[in-house]
Amino acid sequence: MKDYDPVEIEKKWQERWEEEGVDRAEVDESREPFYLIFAYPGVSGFLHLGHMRCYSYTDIIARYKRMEGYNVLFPTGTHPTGNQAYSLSKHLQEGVPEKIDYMKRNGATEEDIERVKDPMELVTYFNEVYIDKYWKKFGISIDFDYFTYSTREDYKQFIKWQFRKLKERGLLTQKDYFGTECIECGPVAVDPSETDLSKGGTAEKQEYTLLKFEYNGRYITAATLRPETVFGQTNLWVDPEEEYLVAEVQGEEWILSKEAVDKLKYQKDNVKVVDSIKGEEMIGNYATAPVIHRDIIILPASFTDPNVGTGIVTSVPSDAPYDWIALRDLKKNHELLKKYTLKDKIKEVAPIPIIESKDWGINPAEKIIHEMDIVSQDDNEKLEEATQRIYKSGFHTGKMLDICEKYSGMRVQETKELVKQDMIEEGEADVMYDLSEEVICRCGAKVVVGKIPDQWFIRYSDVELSEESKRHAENMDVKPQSYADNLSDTIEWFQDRSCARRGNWMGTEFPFDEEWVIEAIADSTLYPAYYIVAKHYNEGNIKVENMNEKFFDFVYLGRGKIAEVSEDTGLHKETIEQVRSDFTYWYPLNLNLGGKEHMTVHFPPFLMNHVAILNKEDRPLGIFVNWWLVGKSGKISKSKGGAEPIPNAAEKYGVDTLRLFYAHSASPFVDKEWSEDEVFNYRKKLNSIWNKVHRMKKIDGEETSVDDYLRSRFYSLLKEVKEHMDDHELRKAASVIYYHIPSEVDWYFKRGGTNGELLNEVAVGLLKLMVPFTPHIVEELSELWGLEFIVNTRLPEIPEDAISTKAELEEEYIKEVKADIKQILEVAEVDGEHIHLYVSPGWKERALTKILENPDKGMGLMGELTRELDAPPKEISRYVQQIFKTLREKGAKGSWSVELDEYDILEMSREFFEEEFTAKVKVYGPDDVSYDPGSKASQAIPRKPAIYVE
RNA sequence: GCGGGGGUAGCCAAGCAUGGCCAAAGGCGCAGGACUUAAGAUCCUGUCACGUAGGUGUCCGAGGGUUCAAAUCCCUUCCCCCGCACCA
Repeated sequence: MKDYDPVEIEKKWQERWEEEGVDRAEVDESREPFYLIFAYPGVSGFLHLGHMRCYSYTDIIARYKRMEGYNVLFPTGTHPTGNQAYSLSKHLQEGVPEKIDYMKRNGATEEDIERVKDPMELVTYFNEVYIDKYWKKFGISIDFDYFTYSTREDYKQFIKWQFRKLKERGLLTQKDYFGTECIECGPVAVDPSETDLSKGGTAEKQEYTLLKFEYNGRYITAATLRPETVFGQTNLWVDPEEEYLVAEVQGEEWILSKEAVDKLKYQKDNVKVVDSIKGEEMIGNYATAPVIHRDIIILPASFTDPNVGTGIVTSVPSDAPYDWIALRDLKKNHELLKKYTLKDKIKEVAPIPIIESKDWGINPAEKIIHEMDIVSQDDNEKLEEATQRIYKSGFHTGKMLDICEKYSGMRVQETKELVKQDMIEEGEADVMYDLSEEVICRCGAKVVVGKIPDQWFIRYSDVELSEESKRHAENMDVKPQSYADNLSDTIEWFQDRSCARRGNWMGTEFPFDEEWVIEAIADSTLYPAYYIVAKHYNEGNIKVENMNEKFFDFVYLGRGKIAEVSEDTGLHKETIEQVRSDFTYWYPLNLNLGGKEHMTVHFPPFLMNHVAILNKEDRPLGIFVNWWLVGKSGKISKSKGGAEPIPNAAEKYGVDTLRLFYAHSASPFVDKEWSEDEVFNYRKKLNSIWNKVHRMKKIDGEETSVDDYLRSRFYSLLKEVKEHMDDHELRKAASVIYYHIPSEVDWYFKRGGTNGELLNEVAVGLLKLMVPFTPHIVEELSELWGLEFIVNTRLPEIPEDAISTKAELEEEYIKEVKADIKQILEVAEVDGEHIHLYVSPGWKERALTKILENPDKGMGLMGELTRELDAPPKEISRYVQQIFKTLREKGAKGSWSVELDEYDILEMSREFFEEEFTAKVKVYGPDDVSYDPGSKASQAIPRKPAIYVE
């Protein structure tokens, strides 16, 4: 026997599969198709072992479906759209040392690096890496004849068609959008995983209501997150030391901090600075507050921050702890009051109650400051917490008090949005966006929220589309259940989504406005439909210029007359009809697999675009979401590194080992922490199966008494595997295949099983079940039987008479007796050289039958039983009670439901017990009490023989 | 805030839908043994407590309840994690 050498085996079989073309998918009308994909990767750099988890799951399902007899289509592509590939290429051009190091670490040569400074070359380079070093290396059974990627010209034709169809359905629209952008580089995502940020990835975009206070023909502006509190305004807070600017905005003059002007410039047109004004100049004066139209006083404060909002704060001391404490401090600060001659004026400034909440009543700020014992306005941490607590309780349980004009009595929740809208309509307020913390681009410039005028959107908010999609989602096969329960809500929540950008991005030119490039989510929704066409493009049957609107209309929608389409596209009728019939054969898509990050990003628009564009019968049927592989300190990520290159890992651990690790170490639906020790453990597991299968091949003996058991168990477990696989419960299936079945084989050997024919049958059956998970080792092992390309075979059928409950229960019985003997030997202080087994007397068996037939009669059976049975009534009574107790506690034991000849079974396995316990074993028949020094025989009951050890 | 997922033995992790052979799979770790002299071995055995006879007690975040029977169902409560949009 050779040793198990994964590296050699995996290379060998991957080559042979490729030669043989076992992954090829051709239309075959006689077979049912099964079409599945995984969410193709964005071309962003090297992938890691986390990605391989999803690809492995997809492959396991693909291979299993093939072995079930389906004609499986499993294509893939890549997705370079967006700026990730582009910016990596740019960084290499610039010679950024970390990026060069990153390339080298992952096996790129100097020539490679030189080459990929051209973004298009970078895409080609990574396509090769993904295909050769990842997918092929992992034995993923993809048919690469269908390969395509989203920046190829043919793919772009498809995307343009898709957008024409969206427009046709009225699903495209234009409106202003406020998005995050670097002031140097343009749009950038603010996201913790974003590689183009050097700071502030966790920042949130916030929408402030910008309140306008009339002041000498100008407006002092103050930003707030709580517009509903305007009714409680008592004063403004201004930093006397700060130099504020006067800016012309929308024909008005606004007073605000320099920093705020800088931000506003990106959000409003023609913002011009016309003047400046020192904070202290305003102190003690009055400005007219919005909504309440009262003149409120401007007071000095030091806690205002020019970076937050406008640098000027409106004060609501009743509800804002900061304001309350600042006001109190100021009232005590005689020096300051004197300096600005506020002594008399400030007396009038007092909190005005506006909201009543369940927890805090009215004037919550004052109450919470006392309760939390906050003494200083510099105690930021406590004040922040206090603000949060009040806000939370106010938002949910608060009601507006009577002074709040038309909003009196309304809930805070509703008032908030309403007040804001009303003020904006009246021209008393505006909207300003800001980030919750400072965000800096990789280039060193600031990231701001900027206005993008006339941004294109896909109208996912469309009611009809949402409803249709939701209805379809209800009937899809979605795993896991938690996501299935959620998908409809996610679709409902899914709002209009911007679908194009300007700037340096790779992607398809927007067909209605060439300045725009379609962005990455929007061009990756309908693509499974395109693989089928891509194959024809790859084979040269169709060219880019043939792929016009009529062509796709015909192929995807069955629209148009073939003669016209042929003329319009310049393609032969047969070609077009061939593409169309391929599409109708393979579509709809059966399963789309992707990581959990896609739950609210890719899957909803994937589904909705299908619903919006394709015919009803072509809507996708299933979604499978897998969770992540994580490192010790969180997600394994491209940006943070942390994982070794995939090809190295493949050789270090073995591909089959890794695949088994993915499949078995955790449910697909939880995050799994990477653990090298665990991976090696799976290597050992495969090693032990390797050895076991060799042993099974070698042993070639006669039939034995345990054959029925092994055969029955094997097929019972096979049935279980099928059930699990039908539910995509990969882990449970793997658990049966790699643990339960081998342990049944072990038991068979232990019990003296030697039947060569049966062992061959079970071994080959086991190998077939292993194919989807660990195909390489299986091919190698199946050579022992002279089988070639076992991956192309069908799963074993379950022979009609193979499953025998009786055979299984007999062994179960032996296991129980064995466990009982063992326990006794552990506890009892005896030598244990002789073991006596007493089968329960005949009358107990008969009584049991009677009881099981009349389970409701209870002790009422006693009379009947004493009459019929030849045993002392006292013993019968005790026994019957015992049986009822067991029935009540544990239900009808399985072995009670069939007849077993216990004496026979024990006698047949006497040798086994003798070997197990190195003891002499004697079995006594039902009414044989010829030797019973321990007086144990009477304890025997059916399926539980009495035991005496000495 | 909105939406979702969890808390199971030293650790990781099944089970929970459909209550009952559940003291609770599997793995890791730990302990003991076998085998060999090398391998990241392999194979047994044990790993809640007590117990001179196959038993008993306690146990699945905490507290209550339903039931003949609860890790599983219901209520209350504490704690942890994730997604929220132009980011693939």
